[in-house]
Amino acid sequence: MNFSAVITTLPLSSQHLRVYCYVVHDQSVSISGARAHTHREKEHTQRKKEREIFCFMDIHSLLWFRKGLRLHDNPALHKACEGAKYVYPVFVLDPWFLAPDLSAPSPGSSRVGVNRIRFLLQSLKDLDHGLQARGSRLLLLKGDPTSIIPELLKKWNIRRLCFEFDTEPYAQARDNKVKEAALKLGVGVFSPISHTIFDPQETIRKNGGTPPLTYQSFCKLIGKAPVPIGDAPSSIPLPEDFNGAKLVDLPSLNDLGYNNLEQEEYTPFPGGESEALTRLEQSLKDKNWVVEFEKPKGDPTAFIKPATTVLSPYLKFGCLSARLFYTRLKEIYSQSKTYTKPPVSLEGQLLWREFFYTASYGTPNFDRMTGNPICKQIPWKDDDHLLDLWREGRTGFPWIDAAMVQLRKWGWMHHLARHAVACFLTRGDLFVYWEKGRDVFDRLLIDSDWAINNGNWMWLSASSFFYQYHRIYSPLTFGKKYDPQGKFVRHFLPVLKDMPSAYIYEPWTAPLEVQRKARCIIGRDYPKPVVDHSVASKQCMEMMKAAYALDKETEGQPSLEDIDALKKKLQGKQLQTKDATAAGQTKRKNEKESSSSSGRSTKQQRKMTDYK
DNA sequence: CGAGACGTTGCTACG
DNA sequence: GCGTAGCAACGTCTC
Repeated sequence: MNFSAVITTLPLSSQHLRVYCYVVHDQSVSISGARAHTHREKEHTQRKKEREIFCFMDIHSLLWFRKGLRLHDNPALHKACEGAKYVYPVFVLDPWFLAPDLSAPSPGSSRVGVNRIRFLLQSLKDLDHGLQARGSRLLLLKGDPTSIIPELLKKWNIRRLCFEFDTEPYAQARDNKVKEAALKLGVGVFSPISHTIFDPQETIRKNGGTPPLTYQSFCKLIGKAPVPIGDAPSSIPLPEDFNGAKLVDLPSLNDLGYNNLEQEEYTPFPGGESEALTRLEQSLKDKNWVVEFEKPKGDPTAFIKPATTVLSPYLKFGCLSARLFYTRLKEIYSQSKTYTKPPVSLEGQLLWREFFYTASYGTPNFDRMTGNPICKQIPWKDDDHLLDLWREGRTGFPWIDAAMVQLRKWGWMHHLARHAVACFLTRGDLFVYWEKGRDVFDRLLIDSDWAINNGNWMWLSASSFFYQYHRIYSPLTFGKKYDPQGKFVRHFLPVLKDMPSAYIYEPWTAPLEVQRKARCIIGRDYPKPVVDHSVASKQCMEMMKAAYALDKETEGQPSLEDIDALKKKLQGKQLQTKDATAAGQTKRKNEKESSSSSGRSTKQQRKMTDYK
């Protein structure tokens, strides 16, 4: 038989899937995304055709896990099992992500902190358990998946390769390589959308080719959410022989080379689908809490019992299906007379995730300032000293530092704490590149998610989505508002545990006598503040104003010379930040610019097409 | 085209 | 303790 393959789109069990399908003798079945009724018909024909093909052979499916580390609501798994003689469930451990980097500022690889590596290992273990309960197991291999997967396709005589669609550029490059190899071998590739609720490409198409950049317009575009599919088949056929493939055991952290971990406190959130489902049930148990949830009202300093669900790491790895979460929420809302609404509600939180996935999928260079059509060009400082202080929790602002220590130890912070430290590093105080802070989050957060992380850093640095740069979080009063006693600070910064509450957020203002009594001399045991916030924040606002003006003047594409000139101009106005305790006075002058204006939307459209 | 409303989560002062 | 006004003032969307 002569096979060739084409890309097409067809619905499977009402889920829209992007798949590669077999076609016989180039009889491609092309299905336009517009008409659902013809979909169904053609789906039927397609399936019939497939059955005709497959009935002549024993189907071996390879189910490639990357994210989507779950058995519930997993369309790739269902597809792999469909009529298959054998299913090979594979995960490839990529040393690029896992090998210890001793030069890194905290334990972990160069890309991933040890908390997230542990979370992944736990998730894999749980996935293996789930598969074993169905007569299968997780097959682990080590190396570069783009070479390993094609080898396995040959070795195992695979006819069908299934994996969840992934929007990240890194994943796209990886998956395209594997797809290409698979198609050359005549292997059918099925890549359903199940990491997000909605199909980002579909939303972009509905919006006319570019992603919606406001939450409201995004919400208007999305239709009804697809519902989860059922649980995994109760039996998944595992072959007895692996034809010499180099399978490895699930490594421990120790095996990976993380053997001298002397950290005194680890993340309290273990990975895995079982944990995710338990956590989901616990979160949804209190129906009043669910229907009254309003994100901005949460307490970022609550750490014994966090103010949010902390389901984000489970969504990140796909231990929990976003569709399932969404459906469960809707059920609970439907039983209540009143319930909060997006953007602040729990449903709203899931939609934010969708929003950023869509924005990131349709925006070139989404993770950079330069070459990113939606990102304001701002002359951020490239100051590694300031960056180090921030990352290490040594800025001298206890609220900021405690949050950064929580990030390092737990791999998690409350959303508002993330706001506070991100604002502080960028437009609020230190004026350091948002990409630098993004990298730190990306490595350390157990829920670190490429689309959401980059989107939020642009948001917080007022580089995109959000532009009210004069609204700056105070590193002195923001934490105090929620936790006047400073319990959060005392927990994560034990050096300050005996500092009286009156000084806990501004310990440098404590009289020396008080500092002595608290056994914490500022400048010796705990750093002096790196900037005078009242001065620094005003300078930042000025810089933002000038940068916005230049951005507008140059239609979002200032030349390097423009940026340099602006930097020079601004540097003259910056005060010394070294000894901020000796509060300097500001001298400011308002230089007015004559700026030409032009429509932003058309500009963005132009820039978008420039990069295509 | 221009005006006005609005935007997930700012701050301080004041009643 | 909580809600509100004033602060200064961005871009986007709608009418």
